[in-house]
Order: sequence, then C-alpha cells, then structure tokens
Amino acid sequence: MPPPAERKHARKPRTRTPGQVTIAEVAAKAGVSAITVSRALQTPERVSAELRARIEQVVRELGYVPNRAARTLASARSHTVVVLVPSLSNTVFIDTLNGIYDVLRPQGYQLLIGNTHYSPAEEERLLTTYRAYNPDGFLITGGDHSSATRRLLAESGTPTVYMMELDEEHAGPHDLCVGLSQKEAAQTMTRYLLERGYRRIAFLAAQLDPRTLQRREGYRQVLRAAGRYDPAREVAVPDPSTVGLGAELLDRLLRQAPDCDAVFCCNDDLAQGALFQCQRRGLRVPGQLAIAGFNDLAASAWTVPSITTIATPRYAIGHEAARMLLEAIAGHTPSRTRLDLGFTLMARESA
Amino acid sequence: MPPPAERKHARKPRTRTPGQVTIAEVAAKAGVSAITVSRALQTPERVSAELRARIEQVVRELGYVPNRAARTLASARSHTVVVLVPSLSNTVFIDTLNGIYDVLRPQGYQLLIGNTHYSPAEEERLLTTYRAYNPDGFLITGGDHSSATRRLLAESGTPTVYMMELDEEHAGPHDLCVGLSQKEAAQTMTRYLLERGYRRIAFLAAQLDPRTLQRREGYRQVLRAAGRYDPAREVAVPDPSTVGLGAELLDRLLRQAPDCDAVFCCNDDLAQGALFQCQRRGLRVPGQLAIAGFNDLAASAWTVPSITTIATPRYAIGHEAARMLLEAIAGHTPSRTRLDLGFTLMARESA
DNA sequence: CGGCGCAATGTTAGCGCTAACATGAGATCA
DNA sequence: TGATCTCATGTTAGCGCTAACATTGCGCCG
Repeated sequence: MPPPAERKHARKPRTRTPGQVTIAEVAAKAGVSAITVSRALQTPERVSAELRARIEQVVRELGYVPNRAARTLASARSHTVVVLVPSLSNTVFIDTLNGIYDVLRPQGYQLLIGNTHYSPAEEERLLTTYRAYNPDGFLITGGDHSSATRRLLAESGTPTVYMMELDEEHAGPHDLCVGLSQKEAAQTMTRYLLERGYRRIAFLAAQLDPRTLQRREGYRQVLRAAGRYDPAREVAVPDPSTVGLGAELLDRLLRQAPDCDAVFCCNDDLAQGALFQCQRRGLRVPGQLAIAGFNDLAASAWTVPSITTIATPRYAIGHEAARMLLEAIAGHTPSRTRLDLGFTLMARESA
Repeated sequence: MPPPAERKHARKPRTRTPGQVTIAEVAAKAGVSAITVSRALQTPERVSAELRARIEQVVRELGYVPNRAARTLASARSHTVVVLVPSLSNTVFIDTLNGIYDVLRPQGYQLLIGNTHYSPAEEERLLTTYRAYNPDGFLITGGDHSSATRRLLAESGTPTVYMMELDEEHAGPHDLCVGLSQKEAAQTMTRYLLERGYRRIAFLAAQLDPRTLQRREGYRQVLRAAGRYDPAREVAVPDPSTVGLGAELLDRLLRQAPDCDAVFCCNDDLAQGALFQCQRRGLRVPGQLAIAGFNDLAASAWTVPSITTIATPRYAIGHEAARMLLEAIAGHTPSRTRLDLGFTLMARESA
C-alpha cells in the first residue's frame, strides 16, 4: 500500500454526472477553446461564421447541452424567474401563467412557480427558499405582503413586477404593476345591475383576499351613492371559493335577505354555484333573481342561462408583466410603471 | 498607466451577486471551516451540537441562503424534478401537480413543470431543454412519446415515473407507473349505463389523446359484448375539450343519431357542455337523455341535474408517483413497479 | 499501553462554465 | 508608415459549494 504522501493525488476523478458531455469535449473535438464554444452558443455574432458552423456541427454530433448550474454560477445570471400566485385551483392564474410562459420560455427563462395559498406567511417562506436560485426577476400577484416580503424584495435589488391589481395604495411609485382596477370593474357591474332595474342587489364573497375586498368596496360605493346599500345583503366567508360554496352561500343569502332581486358574486365559481342552486330551488334566473359573476371562466358562457360577468385580461396580464420584467432585467428604465389592461362587461342572460 | 504585465493581476474582484452572503463568510464569523457549515446545514447529525448551534445562529444573523447553482455543480445533485403534463387548462393535472408538490417540496425538491400541449414533439423539445438542469428525476404523463423521448429517458439513467395510465403495452416491465386503467373505468361506466336500462348509448370524445382512446376502447368493448355497439353513435374530434365543445358535440350527436338515450362523455368538460345544451334545447336529463362524464371535476356535483361520472384519484396519483420517484432516486429497488390507484363511479342524477 | 476504531473537523481540489483581460492579425487613419 | 483601432480568438482565474481524503483526539480492548 502506498504511503499517504503518494496517495494524496491518487483520487478518483470526479465525473459527477457520468456520460455528460462538457464544453471542453466539444472544444477539443472542434479544435477551438472552450470560450469560443461558449460564445458560439451564447453570442453567435461574435464568432466567425466558419467556426460557428463547425462548433454547431460538433454540438449536434455529441448532443451537448450546456450545464445550467455551471452557467449560472459563472455568469451570475440564472435565467430563472420566480412567479408567485395565490392559487391554482381554478383557471384564473393558469391563464396568467400561460401568458408569462409564452413570453419567457422563448427567451430561455425557466419559471419557478410558487403557490402561496393566499397566505402572506407562505409567500415569505417561498421567497426565502427561492432566493437560493438567484432569480433574475420576480412576478408577484399583488395583494397583501408581509413586511419581511417587501423588505426581501427591495433589498434583493431584483426586478419585480406586481400583477393583477392597480388599486393598491401601498405600491410604491417605482413598483411595476400590470393589471386592472378591481374596484372599477365591480363598480361597472354594480352600475349595470342598477341600470337594468335591479334595486335590492346582494353580494357574495369568499376567500376575502385583497382583490375580493376591492370588488366589494366598488360594489358598496356604487350602492351607497345610489342610496341602496344594505349590509344585510352581503354574505362573506373566508373559505376558498368553489362552485359548491356558491350554492351554499346562495342559501344563506336567501335566508338572510329573502327580498333581494339580484346577486353579484365576487367570482364565477360562486356565480355558477349560485345559479345551480337557483335551478335546484326552482327560482327563475334572471326572472326572480339575477346573477352576476366576475372573471368570465370558460363555463360561464355556456350555463343556462349564461352568466353575466366581468372578463379580465388574465393572459394579457401575464404576457405584459413578463415583457415589462424582461425590460427591467435588461436594465432599461421602464417607459411606464403601471399598465392598466382594463376589463370587459359580458352582458349575458343571467342579469 | 501601468504596463500590461502589472495589470494582469489587477482585476476587479468578481462578486457576481453583490450582497450575497457566502458560506465562507458564515464560516469565518462562526470560526469554523466552510465544510463544517455545509455539513451543519446538510447533515446536521455529523456536527457536534455545540458547533451546530453556533453556526445556525450565524446563519440566521447573516440571512445566509446556500446558492443552489453552486450546490448542484459541486454535488451533481440538482434536487430538481421535471414534471411533464399535457395540459393545464382544467384542474385535472393541477390536482396531480399538487400531489407531487406536497411530497417533493418538503424534501427540498424544485419542480420544473413543462406543458406538452399533448404534443410528443413538444415533449421531446422540453426534455432536451430540461436536460440542462441535470434533474434528479422525471415524472411523465403516460401516453404516446416519440422514440427520441424514450431514448433520451433511457440513456439519461435518471429515474422516471409514468403517471395516469396502466394500459400501455409499450411501457417496459422496468418502467415505474402509477395510475388507473382508463379502459376499465370506461367499461365500468358503460356497464352501469346498460344496467340502468339505457340501450342506445353514445360516446363523445375530444382531444383524442391516448387516455381518451383507451376510454373509448373500453366503451366499445362493453357495447360490442352486449351487442349494442353502433359507430354512428360516436362523435370524436381532435380539438381540446372544453365546455363549449361539449355543447357543440351534443348538437352534432343529435343530428347524427337522434335516437340515442344516453351519452357517455370522455370527460366532464364535455359532459357539462352537453348538459347545458340539453337544458337549452329543452331536453330532460336524464328523462330523455342520460349524461355521464369522466374525471369528476368540482362543478359536476353541483349542476342540475348533478353529473354521473368517474372520480379519478388525481391527487393520489401525483402523491404516489412522487413517493415512488423519491425511492428510485434514493437508489432503492422499487417494491412494485405498477401501482393501480383505481377509480370510483359517482352515481348521480344525470344518469 | 500500543494499536485500533470512531467521531468531529479540516484541507484540497474541482464541478462546468464564463468574465475579464490578453493577444495577434488585419483594417484604418493622419 | 507607424500609431491606433477593431475583430476574432485565447488564457487565466474563479463563481460558491461539496466529495474525497486527511488529521486529530478520544475511548476501548486485549
């Protein structure tokens, strides 16, 4: 057995991922240096056409795929964006994710998707975890954030775009926001119901996240201004909103305020549930009770009657938020810090 | 200006992510070596209680978060799992993702979620991209894969679990699968409809992915065995299945086979659309036409009438697939290679 | 009581890549 | 006609971490 002094350099070579092709192998086979291969792949315009072709050929032959961890470590650019959404239980945030994905994927970005379950504490935990990935940017669903979250985001110096809301007073003037005014949308719907002649308009709310509260605020403002606000016509519970909950809340509402002639649901899940429950109870919609929703989920156009609702530009919000984030990552001073993508009232049969 | 020879070592220090706390700083402040900090965080049982406490204290003080890229590079363990799903447009795969997430997150794994849009070519593209991350495992939605996909997965030597299906003949005996027999589930539903006295049972299909085709196969087998199969009662289109499409397909079916007394939809989106369309046309359900679905989406229990359907254990599939994957990553020989989680017939009002 | 095993901690090297600077060969200009 | 610039490519070092081996100190045993 050799003495320690000799064994010192007799280590096994550490090929951690055996079979993985490295940039050095490509470089050797193409007869160039590693950095040239790197440049041929990252900044092709800085390599002569001839060499580039040769390198690309070798890359294809060997099936070389650059190691992201190594690239991230060496360049301090992770090409990773963290997306935090409060829920994935209906398609609302899925639509937004698709918009984000369609912008960032072609640019080589990877998404780390975190579900906060509407909890500021969970959001903070996720953010701490995701710091380890040195993300190039954050896409956060606006709402209430813990002070630690705000501090983490500010201190990180990482570009951040807030999605969905524009009403927030606590968003600083330098924060980038893309979304719509939830309050205005709710005001528009409430006014529409008044215009259609409904006078005793109720409100069903679940989840009670900031967006729901802003919608309720819009509803209240318009009814108060019209002298028709009555707190007895509000039903609000903190549970996640589902179709089943909509059915249940409708029952509660009818017990609590049997005289109402319309009900504005803070989102379409509830509206669908309320509609089904009316069918079950034999209540004519909109004859005896009108129903309005929010978000324009796919099924709402097909129920009988179809549901009057507010269509929100969810895909566009994701799309534009991602574009804004890319600009910020590139270091451009943003042309605008708030982007209002509006909403559309979908007047259908239920109201 | 200094001559080149002197400037050679006058480089700016490369702090790529300024402000980032490194393991070296923690080590210095705690008066230990870097590897001890690493061990205190990764394998706490290998560090004395006293040192561990001191290190954890310093970690908290400095807000140290280990750099994942560096860890991945040094250890060849990325703690990353790639999940490929064919769609995110309804909650079917979201439920599965949640099951996966709940198992892997507590273990420190990060998910890279790819949406193949039911396209084998896109799946292959995603897989190539994701190779760059050196994932520790793959969770793939069973179905048809390109030969290149199968080769990539086999050659990578990375543990892989297939989800959703058990019917595949082309799954090798060593492949790990978690799911249910789509065919059996469809057979069960078709038999149920026969038992309830329906005799002219139609089938609506969209998307035409492998799971849909297996369901149709189950439907056909049972009807053929009962001598009641009639191809005219099948409507199949390749479009993604949505509630709206369900309405449209019902119209087509009634034109094509007006005599049918029940319709089995290959999933609940279609079933809901079909139900709404019946309501619109004034067809009594189940009186004039019975409707059955597949997947038991949340709303199906609340429509009027509620929809008879097959409940699939989607969350459990994700959960068990992730657990199986963890075992495989740990190098254990799997106790079983196929796990059948079954299904439940939800007998409701629509049939 | 010397050798051994074991537990706790340290030293060294290197994972695969790219930033920063260096070099050399033309092109450009006064 | 040399000084300067530009472009294409190369050399060197190091990103932050952990595997592998080394070292130290202690208890234990025959």
